[in-house]
Amino acid sequence: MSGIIFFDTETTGLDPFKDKITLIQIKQGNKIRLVKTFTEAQISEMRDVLENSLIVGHNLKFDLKFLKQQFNINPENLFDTYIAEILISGGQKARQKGTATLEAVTKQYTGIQLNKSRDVRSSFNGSELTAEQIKYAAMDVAVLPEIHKKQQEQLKTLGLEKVFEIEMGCIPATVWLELSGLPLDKDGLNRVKGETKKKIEDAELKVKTILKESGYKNLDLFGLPAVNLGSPIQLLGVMRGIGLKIDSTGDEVISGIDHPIGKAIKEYRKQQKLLTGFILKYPEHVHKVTGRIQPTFNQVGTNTGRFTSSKPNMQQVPHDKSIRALFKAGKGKKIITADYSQIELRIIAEVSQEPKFLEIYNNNSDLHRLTASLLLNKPESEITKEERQQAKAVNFGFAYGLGAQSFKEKTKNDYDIDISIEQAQEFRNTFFKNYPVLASYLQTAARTAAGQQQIRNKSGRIVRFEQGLEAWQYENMGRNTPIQSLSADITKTAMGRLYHKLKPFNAKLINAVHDELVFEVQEDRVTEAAQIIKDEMEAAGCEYLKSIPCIVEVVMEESWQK
DNA sequence: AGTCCCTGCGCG
DNA sequence: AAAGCGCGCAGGGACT
Repeated sequence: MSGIIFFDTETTGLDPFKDKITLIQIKQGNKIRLVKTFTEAQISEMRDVLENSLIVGHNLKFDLKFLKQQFNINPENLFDTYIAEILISGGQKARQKGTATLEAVTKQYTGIQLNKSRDVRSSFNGSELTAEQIKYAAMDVAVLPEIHKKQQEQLKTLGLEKVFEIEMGCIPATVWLELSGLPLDKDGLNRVKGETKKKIEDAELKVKTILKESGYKNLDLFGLPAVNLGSPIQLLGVMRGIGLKIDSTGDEVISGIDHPIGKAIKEYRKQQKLLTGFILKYPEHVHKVTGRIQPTFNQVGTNTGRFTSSKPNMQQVPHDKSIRALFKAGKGKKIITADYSQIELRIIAEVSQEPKFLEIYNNNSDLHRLTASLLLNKPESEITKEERQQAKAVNFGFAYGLGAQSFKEKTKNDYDIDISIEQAQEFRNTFFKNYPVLASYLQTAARTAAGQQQIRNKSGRIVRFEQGLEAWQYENMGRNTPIQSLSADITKTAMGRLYHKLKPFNAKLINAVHDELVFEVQEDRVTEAAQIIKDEMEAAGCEYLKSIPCIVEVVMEESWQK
């Protein structure tokens, strides 16, 4: 049996661990069923129906989380009208709030205005439903067939079937990801908190001491300069007060000044960021029911197709060893960190067919080292670690449109290396002279994208650019977007495959960071799981990287690694 | 107190 | 004349 079901739920709230489904709306053929009591027999019947039909619904991640948590029902054949709408819009509606809601989509495709006002919807709380509530609950599924039909046509017309399939396959994995959550080592966190607070105090004292020794006069009760270092305006004031000719406290400026206060300010900012941005945030996000961090992952959060993560954002966790170690496996478990090796540069190689890039990856050698050797005109064997690091920034930066002036600043900022603007220009010229096929690919990609104000990547995804930007901005998006978006599609493909393959392992998918997936797995089966993860991720990459290998690096440890 | 914008910075 | 791309979040500051 494989019918089609138009589907929605009403719940007592947004939290699948705390709140409950109170009503399930199912439209099958001409009939709409509203289910509000859940006996064993009803659950079993619903499982049979929902797991063996095409489920059409709006933002199914939400409903599927509740279905899994409350009834262990796991539909897998899906048509999500929310994600469909984002794809049809070329990713535009991903970042325009309110444009892809059920209300907006219904209005757009059927002309019907749904009543989403609070008084009607506030209390689907298990008590007797009013006639009005029944009407609106039924309306939410009644509008779906028309939306579904029209979106299906749109997806076909626009050639989005393949990427839509990737997205639908990824939904169960996103549900898995959000329900999994991450373990947090509380003791470790308290230790790091203390250490970081000490470092902030030290850095603050150092900055203020330097200010005082440089003759700053406005002192507080403790005889130290009265200034909030976190305030750019105040900091600018005191720095000018000791004779520094600056007009901003931005990072480039701070890096550029020849004065000991620069380093101290940077250290202060770094530690302050660690404390307030991360260390103090994580305990606030530990869920009362699960005892784990339960972030939100938005599968279509960016216009390029990448995920976004929030509350907290688990895609911006510092590399700092002391922080990553806080995400530590429970007893008897291990963390598997799996990431694509240089996936974006491999995609650049694939789409540009630059012979030197292809050769490097087919011989399993080192592109950053090659670039360093070409730019510095010396053998690869003589390239130092620092030179290789610098070349890494070169490969990414120049491919995506980085200019000489910015390259100079970036080099100073990231690696503390001073080069002249002429030298920067020379590097840029040498780079493109050595990779001529890449250069011409990039030029075409940039021009075409700027002309069309959008790109289509190798999996068929359309990324439309926002209006009103300068030509050079569209050109740079044209260089970057085909690469970034295909990388996202590869990771999503892998997630969909792994959702199925890891079912027997009772594993948790605990994080997804663009080109990296993190799992928590029973210790006794970790090696076996790691092999499957590597194989499936690489297989997903191979669907698009036809000319070169796709490599995934897998690490098994006590905590999240990178 | 809430909203908005800006700078600044963490990640890919 | 020159300009890498994509995010979320904290804190300051201006405004209502």
